[in-house]
Amino acid sequence: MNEISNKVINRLTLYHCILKYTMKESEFISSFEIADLLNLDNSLVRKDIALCGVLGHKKQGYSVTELKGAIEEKLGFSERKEIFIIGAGSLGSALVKYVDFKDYGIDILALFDNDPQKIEQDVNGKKILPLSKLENSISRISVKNIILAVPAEHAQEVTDYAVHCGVRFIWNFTPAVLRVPKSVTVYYENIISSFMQMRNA
Amino acid sequence: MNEISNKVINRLTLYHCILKYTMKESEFISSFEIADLLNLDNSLVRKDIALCGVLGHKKQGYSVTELKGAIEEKLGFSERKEIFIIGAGSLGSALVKYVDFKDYGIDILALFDNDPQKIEQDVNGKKILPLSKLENSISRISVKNIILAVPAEHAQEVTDYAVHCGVRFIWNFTPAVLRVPKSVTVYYENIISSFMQMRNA
DNA sequence: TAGATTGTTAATCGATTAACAATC
DNA sequence: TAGATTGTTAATCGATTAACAATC
Repeated sequence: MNEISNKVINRLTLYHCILKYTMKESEFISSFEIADLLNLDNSLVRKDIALCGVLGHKKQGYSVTELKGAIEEKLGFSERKEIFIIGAGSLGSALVKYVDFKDYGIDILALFDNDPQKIEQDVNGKKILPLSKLENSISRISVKNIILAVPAEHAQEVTDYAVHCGVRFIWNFTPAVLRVPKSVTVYYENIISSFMQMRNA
Repeated sequence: MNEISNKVINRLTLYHCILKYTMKESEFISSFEIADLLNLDNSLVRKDIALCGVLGHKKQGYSVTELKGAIEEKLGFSERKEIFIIGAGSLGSALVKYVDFKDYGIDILALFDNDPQKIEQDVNGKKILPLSKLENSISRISVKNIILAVPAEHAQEVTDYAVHCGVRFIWNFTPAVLRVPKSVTVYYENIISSFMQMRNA
């Protein structure tokens, strides 16, 4: 049922962004309009939409609200996804404030840091806790996902500790490749690579 | 000469991260080691490396320093790439502080914002300028790349202005799809999509 | 009606994997 | 030597594009 590739996921989130703003303007949208905005082939757009189980209307296109809802359903925007941020530096703190997360069901519970100065401070209503409390927090509320936003030189060390604490998914914002056991998944948020790709365009 | 795909660019930056930290430890690295760390097929790694024009040594692998240098060369890390950030909120400010940018030749010159409170403030040594000065700045020093880090609801409006000012590349950190002329390239830094992909793993 | 647009199949293109001879 | 590892070709797999009949 869920054999939906990362490329499709990526495009669906972009379609969703379009629909969010289209809603106010019109009831229907065609695969041609979406394709134009994103420089895609229109039949690719139709195929992606078909994967969401939405049927279009000849001559009119797709219902904006229906399609938007179907994408949310398919990608699970309404399921609550809890996550910790490790590293309360500028990037970590910016991510807590990233208001758009909540629209997608992503719920940041707390930040962890090793800097005594930062402990117990509050960022956007979330507490900064000492890293030593990670193990306890994880076993208590069983959150297995973390955003890693520490300096690259500490990335491996912090990862080792997080894995020891029971973390299973690491969303890695540092420019470091992490050694982890096979049971742990690392997703590389490769900002630098994005920039290099952009230059290539 | 430069028919190198985005997927290859993405992997090369990850290889580079590995090499940076491997340098202290050993002189050579094999395609098997790199492949293991990233969960890739080892022949894919060898193919990518071949694209950089690096020859390996039978039984030993690749010279770490040589390979690292070749990737830097291929991806143009040493070419200076100037960019403005538009939006001096928490994300924009975090990006100015993202120390790793300079290792890749990315040079953030200034931030622009519309909030009078922020104007003339200093973030990490870079001035926050009023958005109205963008046009002048662009024509004066001919920087055509921007990072867009404004709230999603202003993304289109700010984009229209930036395009009018002569911007050609937009690295879009907002969850909004932008309407731009064909001559302008938008690169979507799709953080939400990354998260959804991660869940899928 | 004529035109626009879908849904889907077949064709193409590109990327990954498997395999293996060469050789240090 | 035997084993490890490269470099490369051929096979496979997956994703995109082209094309077009169906139809509102």
